[in-house]
Amino acid sequence: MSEEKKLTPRGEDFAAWYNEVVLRAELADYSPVRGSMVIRPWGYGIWENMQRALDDMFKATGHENAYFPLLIPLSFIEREKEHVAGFAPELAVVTRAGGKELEEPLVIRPTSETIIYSMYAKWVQSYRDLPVLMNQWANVMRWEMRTRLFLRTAEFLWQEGHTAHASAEEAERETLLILGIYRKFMEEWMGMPPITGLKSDSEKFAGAVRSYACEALMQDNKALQAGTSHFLGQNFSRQFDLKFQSEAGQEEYAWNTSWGVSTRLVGGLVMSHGDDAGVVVPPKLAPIQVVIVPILRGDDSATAVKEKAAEVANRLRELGVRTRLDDRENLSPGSKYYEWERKGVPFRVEIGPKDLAQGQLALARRVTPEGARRKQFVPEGEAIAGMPDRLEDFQRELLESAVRRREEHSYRGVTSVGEVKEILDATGGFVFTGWSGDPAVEQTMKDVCKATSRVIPGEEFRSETPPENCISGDAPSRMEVVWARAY
RNA sequence: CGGGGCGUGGCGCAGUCCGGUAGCGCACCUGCUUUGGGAGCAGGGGGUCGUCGGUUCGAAUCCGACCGCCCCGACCA
Repeated sequence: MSEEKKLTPRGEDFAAWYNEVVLRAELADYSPVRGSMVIRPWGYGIWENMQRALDDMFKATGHENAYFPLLIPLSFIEREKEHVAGFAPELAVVTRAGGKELEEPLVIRPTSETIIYSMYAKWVQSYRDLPVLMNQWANVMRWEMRTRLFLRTAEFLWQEGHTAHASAEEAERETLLILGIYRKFMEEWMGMPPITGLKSDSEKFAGAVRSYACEALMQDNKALQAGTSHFLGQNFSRQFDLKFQSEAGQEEYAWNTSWGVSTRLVGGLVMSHGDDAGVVVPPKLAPIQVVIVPILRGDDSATAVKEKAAEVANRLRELGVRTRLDDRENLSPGSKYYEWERKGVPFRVEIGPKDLAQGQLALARRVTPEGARRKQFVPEGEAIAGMPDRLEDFQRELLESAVRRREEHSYRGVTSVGEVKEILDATGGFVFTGWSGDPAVEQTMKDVCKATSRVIPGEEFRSETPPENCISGDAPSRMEVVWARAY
């Protein structure tokens, strides 16, 4: 095999591996505009499956989709002080249209809080109009200095949920409900188990009172912020006059939440499960779950093989398995194997003359357990009928191994900055320590360890024994915090 | 914005030092033979060498300016 066709191994250069995998698995390609990308059908197919799963969960919890416009008056963005400060450097602004200068510049949305709450203000009169539970699937633009395919691009696709509530408690519950949905989605669909919890003040969303996040650990032991859910308090409702008359007849400002996940999740998926052969797509998200490769000899077996392959494809489809028959005749079977492995299709079925004679199918799973044979020969009926179970097993095992990997690279009970640095320099991972809550400590960690506080973990992620002292060593700990180098 | 590197068929590169009118691998097209881990042979198509200007009989190659991209750093709800 020529070296040219291989991917750079992950262990050699993870960043190079990531870029090659994304391009060569045809998930995406660079566009003519710096920092923006084209999402190709294989990558978009994965995103569509993510969308469908999330959308179902949003709908099941009472949310409705709507669509708000791409262009937002600059003055809207400027209204919330922290919000504009957070986004100002990365705004793309339209100043000319229709052949002349605009009276007021229009911002291409970096996020839609301002336009959405200004509209809610128009629609909400009474507590009876609350809660408002909306979501939109949209593109947004943030002019990043340095971009990476899927992980940070100038334009990206996401969903942003925006809700309005009559009480702070209810809004807070909504924020946590969504955080739970995100976590469930990442675990059950992506096999990417995040640590969830609260963001520190310096890491929270510009304009939020509190931000909650899902932080996932990639294979290079760097953290990826994979989803955020914000309790906005009344910050935006005050600026946009989103008021309602309460049951008691008082005029009050509504309480808001916003939450989002983006196409960045596709990058997270790649960095969670990919290997040196390419991407690995969990069955529940795979646009194609099983690819069938017929082995065509130059004798009279070819017709029978083709017929059998088509029959097997149909029977799998009847069982609800997304199946592709790869009947291209100009490629050798081996070349097809490499291609579909690179793209991460969970299972491959080979059908050749020998299998026909034996009434069997050759099955190859994209990732085989340690020590297992790559190919298994299984009686045809069993191979077909058992496929849904095999897909489920694979899905489960991907999550299990990701959880194992996360736990193996979670370091608890660390008490000194030097130790944190040592761990991060040696292997990377999530480092749990105590923290006083003083932002100066975060600055120190950044300077000394190149690490940021990723998340103040929720209860189920905290260490059994709470840390006594702040990592700085000069104050008692007020909370446990997770440090990591991050994307 | 600072430091480094690179622009040559679709992709990856050689050729640049030492000027003579462009080559290799992959991919692509046609035909035949093939197909159980990246097929073989034969034939074929495709590049004003990033742009503009200069030097020269002659520039991918030398000189100047500009443009673009990548990497490291700064920056990054």
